[in-house]
Amino acid sequence: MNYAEFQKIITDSKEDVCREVYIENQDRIKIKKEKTAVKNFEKIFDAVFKISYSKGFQAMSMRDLSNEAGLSMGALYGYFTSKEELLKIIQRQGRSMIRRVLIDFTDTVDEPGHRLCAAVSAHIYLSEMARPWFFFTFMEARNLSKEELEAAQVMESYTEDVLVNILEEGEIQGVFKPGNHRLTASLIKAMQQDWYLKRWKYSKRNTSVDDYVTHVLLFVKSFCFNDSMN
Amino acid sequence: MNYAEFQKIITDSKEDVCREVYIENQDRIKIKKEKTAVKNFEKIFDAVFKISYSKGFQAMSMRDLSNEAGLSMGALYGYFTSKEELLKIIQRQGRSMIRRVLIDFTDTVDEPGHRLCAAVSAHIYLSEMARPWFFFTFMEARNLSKEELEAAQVMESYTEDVLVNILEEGEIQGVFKPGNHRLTASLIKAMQQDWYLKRWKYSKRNTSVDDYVTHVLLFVKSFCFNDSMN
DNA sequence: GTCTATATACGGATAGAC
DNA sequence: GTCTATCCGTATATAGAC
Repeated sequence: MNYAEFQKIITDSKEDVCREVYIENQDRIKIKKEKTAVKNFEKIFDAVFKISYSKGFQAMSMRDLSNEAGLSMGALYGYFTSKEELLKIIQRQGRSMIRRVLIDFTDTVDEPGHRLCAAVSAHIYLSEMARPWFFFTFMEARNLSKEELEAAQVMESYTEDVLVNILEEGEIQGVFKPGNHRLTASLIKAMQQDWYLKRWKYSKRNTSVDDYVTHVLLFVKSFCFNDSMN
Repeated sequence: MNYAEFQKIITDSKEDVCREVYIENQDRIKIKKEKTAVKNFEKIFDAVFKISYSKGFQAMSMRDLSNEAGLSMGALYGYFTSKEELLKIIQRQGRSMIRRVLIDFTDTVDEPGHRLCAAVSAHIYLSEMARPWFFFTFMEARNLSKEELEAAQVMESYTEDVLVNILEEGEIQGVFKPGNHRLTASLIKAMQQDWYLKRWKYSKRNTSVDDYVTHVLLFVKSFCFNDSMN
């Protein structure tokens, strides 16, 4: 699968995500018209990602956000009750989206070699699709409340566990070499993360996400597969 | 080489680094007694790294720093003229230390296979030795002035270029496979970085830096070396 | 050299007009 | 639903005593 195919399968639009946010937080949101709320949430989230990308969420003042989103300070507070809550909302919506996508992609293949490639590439494609969120979450992890931080770490562990399970199952089936699968999984995750952490580098070089995935898969396969399978 | 051996070769102490900072910035520092200045710079840097690790440099107030370093607000400003300058000083001293160490480790070996392993492991050992600085610099990159950011990116490119050169030279000598060496170098750097970015994860698992380096080298060698050399 | 006290600006958040 | 004006806490930085 390449990125274009991935995008066709995942149909989540930005609008859908914002509608979900609206519905989930309806009790605390002062705005009653769904259409208005969804439209403005889109503006707000885009603005948060844009400003936070360059200076971080802490350094972003509500006045910055107000300017970038095109809403007054007063209006902003109709959509959330505090800056901290805004951070929470962004975290939750992102996690829920990711869970949805990852579930769609698990257990579609059985053979460990294919499952490994599918798991590795799906995660990179997902991080490409929601790159602002992935970058934001990595960089702002330190600002999260205890609960939110734990939820983020659970996600991290979960995706690593998926890789470890595939590697172990593959070893049993004789497809993969034995080894420290936990550490291998961590290194794979490090490579996946680099794609969204170093956007500036890869953009400058015109490396496409498909180029990147292809190279990561080559790298991973050469290490994990039994020599007889190469 | 393992980490213990690396540490014996690199003798830079924290005190040496602080003395260098003092001498380089002597004109702008109000404190005249070297001994006092060096001692307090040590306290200040430790405090900055500690607080920034948990909440970031922006979120660290000068009052936080004052408490943690055990110096009053007024005293702090005897050592630098603004919070921004403090950031600059930390950047400069770190870069100068790293350059010194990396130069010590280049061109000590000739054979590309060994050079690759030496370059990969030296960088991880260095990041272990100066982990607070590496983590700080990665996370605070967005807060740097244009000049400082460029200097940091030059360092990033330089260390990547070193890897690319080794890979190209090795390909010519028939030791390494052909391939997109630039992309390979980026993936290697991603693995090197994970060691200091995910400290919490590796500490929790009791993964030592030597375990980590060994595994990265296995991974890298399986991909880069010609099959006949395995 | 270091302290306390303070000037000044900017932050998040809200009240009340429209 | 959105705006403007404003409250009030906290930030950086400095002045002046010791």
